[in-house]
Amino acid sequence: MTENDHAKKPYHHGALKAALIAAGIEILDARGLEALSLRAIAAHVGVSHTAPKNHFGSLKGLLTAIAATGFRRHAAFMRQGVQGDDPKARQRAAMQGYLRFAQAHPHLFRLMFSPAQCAFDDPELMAAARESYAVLAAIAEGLVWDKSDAPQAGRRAELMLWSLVHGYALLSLTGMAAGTGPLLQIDEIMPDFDYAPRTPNRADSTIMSP
Amino acid sequence: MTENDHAKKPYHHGALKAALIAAGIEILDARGLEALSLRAIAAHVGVSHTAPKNHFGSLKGLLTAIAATGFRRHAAFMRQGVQGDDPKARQRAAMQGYLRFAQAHPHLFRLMFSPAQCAFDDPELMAAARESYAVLAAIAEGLVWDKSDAPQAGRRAELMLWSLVHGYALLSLTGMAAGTGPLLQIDEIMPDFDYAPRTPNRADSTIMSP
DNA sequence: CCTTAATGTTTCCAATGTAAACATAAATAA
DNA sequence: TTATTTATGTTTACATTGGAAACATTAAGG
Repeated sequence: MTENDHAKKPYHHGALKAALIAAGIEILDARGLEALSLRAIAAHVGVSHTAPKNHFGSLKGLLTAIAATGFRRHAAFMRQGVQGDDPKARQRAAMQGYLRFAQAHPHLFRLMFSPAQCAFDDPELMAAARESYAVLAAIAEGLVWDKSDAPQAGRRAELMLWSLVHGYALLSLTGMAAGTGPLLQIDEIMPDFDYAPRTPNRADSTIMSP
Repeated sequence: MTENDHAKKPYHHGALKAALIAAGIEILDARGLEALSLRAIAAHVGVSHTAPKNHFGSLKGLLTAIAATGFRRHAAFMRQGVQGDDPKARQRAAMQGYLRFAQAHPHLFRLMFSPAQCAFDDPELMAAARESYAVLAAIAEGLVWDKSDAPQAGRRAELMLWSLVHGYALLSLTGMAAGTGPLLQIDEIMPDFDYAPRTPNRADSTIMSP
């Protein structure tokens, strides 16, 4: 119990901002995007439906904050299994983390890439997305393929890996990648890219876009 | 002019179903998904906002029909540049067509893969999506990669190509693939897959999923 | 010619996001 | 301490949306 047992709700929530984001993710996971209304989120927390405006401005602002939280968790999912020195094993772990997150939070995952619902120019969302992208960029480092000598080879490799896993995640969630058996096994569709034996000093290519 | 100049609007439209779909795509291209309301579509055609119900049941039904039309056009875009016997050139043309459609009709493209808005169990939509997928499946035929000997190798190759181009299309539209220069050049991120010199008789693998 | 079905309209309603005015509490300055 | 300002929520009102129900108009078929 917080406070005493008389349980008079305090007029001020205290941590409404975080509570609204948490409630939003709960609703999203449980009932999908269509159930994620401003009023539903507010009711879930126990405040009036106009209270979120003080913290997020509008529904879009709240959804943007939810998406930012999603990106941070997404990055954590990817980092989770990445360990050891074998670049292929690290790649596989990161990719699996990408898909595991999409599977665990399908609606949140979709929201995170929906410019119609989120403000992609929001600094917090951009930072969170960069955090997530940084994991993939690190994984792509040293990847050897037919465009390894082209200009922007690093960026291209990052984009290729990202496109592959992102496309597969979305197609799987949409139900269009069915037929290959159990969903979301990255090995099914990931080519066996090679890695350079020793990574030269390339400290760049960890930032999203300038 | 249709009819005489007195221009009494006929009570019945005559081809309302097609007109609503066309109006929906126009609004989608011009003002995006957020502007695509039942009332806006109906007003654009000049009927009451409940008229679509007779033909599509609900907004979701209308959006589903719009998406189906989108898939047919999408397939046409992919087929357009595919010619000749060089499998790599054919692949490149189909991929470019995929991206050209996404670029030409970004909101329609998004709608086509949005299970929140479209009824993916609709037979017409399924057929249209299959038509589009069949082009990619044909392109993947004979592709040689490190999983060419695995079971379901055909399906896997199709899915890999689809994931790559689909992911890249979406990331580009979302503005997340920026920084590599001009958008939507498939060569930037497409590995140079090889093809078997002569295609053995494999008449299957042109259907989406059973 | 009459009946029936198809196609649209009018009217009404519940849900939603937003704005404006107001209420309460916390922070800050005197 | 006391007064004032700011932050945080509530209440009320409103425009927009999708959908339901009842009705109107036309086409089809006996």
